[in-house]
Amino acid sequence: MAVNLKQLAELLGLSQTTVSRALNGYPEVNAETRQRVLQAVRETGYRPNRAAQRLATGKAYSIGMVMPIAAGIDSDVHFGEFLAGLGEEAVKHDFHFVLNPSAPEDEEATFQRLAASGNVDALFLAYMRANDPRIAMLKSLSMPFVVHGRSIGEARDYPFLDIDNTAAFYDAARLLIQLGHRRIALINGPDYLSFSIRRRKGMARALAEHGLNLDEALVHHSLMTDEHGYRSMQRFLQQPDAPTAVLCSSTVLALGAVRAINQAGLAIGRDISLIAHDDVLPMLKPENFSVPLTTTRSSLRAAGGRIATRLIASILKSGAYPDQELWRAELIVRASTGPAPQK
Amino acid sequence: MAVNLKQLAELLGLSQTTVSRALNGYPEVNAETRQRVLQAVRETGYRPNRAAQRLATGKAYSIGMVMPIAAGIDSDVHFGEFLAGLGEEAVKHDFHFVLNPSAPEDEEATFQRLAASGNVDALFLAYMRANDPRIAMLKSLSMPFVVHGRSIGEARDYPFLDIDNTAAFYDAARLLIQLGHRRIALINGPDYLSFSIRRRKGMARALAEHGLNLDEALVHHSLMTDEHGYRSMQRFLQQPDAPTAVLCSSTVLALGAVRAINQAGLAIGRDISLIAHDDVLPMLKPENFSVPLTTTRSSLRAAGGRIATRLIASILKSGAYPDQELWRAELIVRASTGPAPQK
DNA sequence: ACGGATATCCAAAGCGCTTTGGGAGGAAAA
DNA sequence: TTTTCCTCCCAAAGCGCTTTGGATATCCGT
Repeated sequence: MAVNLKQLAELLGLSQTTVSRALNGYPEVNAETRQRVLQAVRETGYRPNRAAQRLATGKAYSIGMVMPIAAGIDSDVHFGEFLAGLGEEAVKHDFHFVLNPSAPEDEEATFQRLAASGNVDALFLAYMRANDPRIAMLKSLSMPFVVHGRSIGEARDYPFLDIDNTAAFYDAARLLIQLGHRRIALINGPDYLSFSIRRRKGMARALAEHGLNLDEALVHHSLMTDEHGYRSMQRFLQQPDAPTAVLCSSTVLALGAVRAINQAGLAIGRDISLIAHDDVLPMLKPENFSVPLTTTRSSLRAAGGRIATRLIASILKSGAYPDQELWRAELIVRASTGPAPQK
Repeated sequence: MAVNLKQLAELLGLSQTTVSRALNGYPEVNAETRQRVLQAVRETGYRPNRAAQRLATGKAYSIGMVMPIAAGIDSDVHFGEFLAGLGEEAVKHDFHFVLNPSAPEDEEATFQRLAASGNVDALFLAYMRANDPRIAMLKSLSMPFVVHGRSIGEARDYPFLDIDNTAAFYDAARLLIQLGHRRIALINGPDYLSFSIRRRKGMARALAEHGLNLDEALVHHSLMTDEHGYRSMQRFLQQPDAPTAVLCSSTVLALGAVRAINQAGLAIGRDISLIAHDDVLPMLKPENFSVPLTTTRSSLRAAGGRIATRLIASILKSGAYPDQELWRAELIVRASTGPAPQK
């Protein structure tokens, strides 16, 4: 059924060379001949065998990523959204992705296998941790890669795209302080991820500038699920000196937090203020919360698109992009933040 | 840096044939020789080039899927969860995935390209629609595939895994009817997807058995987001003869519905009953809703795992699995369902 | 001691493509 | 007319692996 180059060439009475050249846009082929070839391709439905193409050129037209997976590991909404961004860009250049599932402890080895397999010509890395060993590993692979996020405590001499998490949560905390809040809580992502660390740092800095301290009892780290948001908020509210404002690292966490607040009979924006980081997840819009949420916004999907663009450019060696990018999140004030309640 | 078979063979003073055979477990090689080869592999870090391997064997050890993507298309939580299930199973057999992004209108052509590319040796298809043309296309590709869901109005002569959506929503609706509800609404997924059609049918059947009709004004179809759930519920509640019970096709929709109900000052499980279909999304557990949700439950992740198992078995020709599977969703009663309020 | 298994190994072909290094033929230059 | 230079095309090598079809050596029974 499927024709290959050889058959196609025979059919046309041309050599494989000429057909190949015609298809790949080389100049040394007659315009008329090229048209004939193109026509034949349309008629036969010829598709080049990618494996062969790859073997010959070394290019795979694909971006590799490892997908940590285990019985206990939850799928992550944020990941899906990011992938959508990557995909949106990749489809424009006819690139695809190779997802290599891997046990978390095996991730580095999986990256090496992936790189050596010849299946991909660039790698993508995310969920950065402090002192992340994977960066050194990727550097040693001599294959283009881009990191989403940044490590902490390492030279920044690798290509990344990150948002300025420190600034985002600094801005958010400062707004709350200006509104008169003094006891501010933080419902953060996992404590080993660098974005969590930076957000916490940004918040602490804003507090410090106003002579305030970050109270350890008001900081929770957890996976960013509705459930954890709920539990954290509930625990905060049970404390003797409950916070009057909360920062959430995701709208998903905020979802649970809002629930806990409502259940406690408190009014958001009046009794307690809430700011969440908004990754612009389409299924969870801050403006649709019962009380619209004040957020620090930065589109995950856009980040995915940008990373795909850079990765593809580095493979095709087309166009130059900055190696390091730090995006600024936008602070958007809605109804969930109000002046601190008077005691 | 990276060694290939030839170099490895030279290093060992063996032929490529022997080394290849030693690695692939063929019998005609001395046990001692095999050990030497294995040792050398360990020392050199030799990894076979997959592209070459594939070219020679035709096997890619990978499962292909096309990922519909466009500016307007939202990422889907359900997809991520399903993928986790696929991955969990695939990692056990060292399989990977090829995700080919595609414009929605281009999906069929993308499948064909994917199949012809030699990049994958099985395909996976989901989000089935009624009279889905993709099934005939996949059949024509002479490559194993498994469908998640089923089409409607076509011979069922293709491999699929689906849940019995009709039965699930029949059960759910019947429970509500038994509780005395007469006006029951449905917040469903997109109307062109077959699971939506079947759920609606199941609900209609239960109503019909009790002499009731499905009121078109009480049926909404939409993407399964929080926002749509909210809007639908809001509109239902504004109607003169508002429903006393609602079926939701996803806990994500239920999330919005609950918000609308709360906002209207109604009590879930007393003023209005709610049943949602639960895909067992880790970020959204029905038992964590302010009023725990009665659900029809079936794990999407488990479905992903099973499909991966079947796909891999069909590639490796190891073990036989049923070609068609229909899973039964479990009806789990929690606090969100109660007797219909007396007028 | 000899024909025939049996156990190990190897050379070479082939998978489908790209690319190098020409070659034939016609047009332009001498 | 001969030489030079393009233009357009081709044969063949090579990418890294698997696999077919032997080759060689060892060992058996008779």
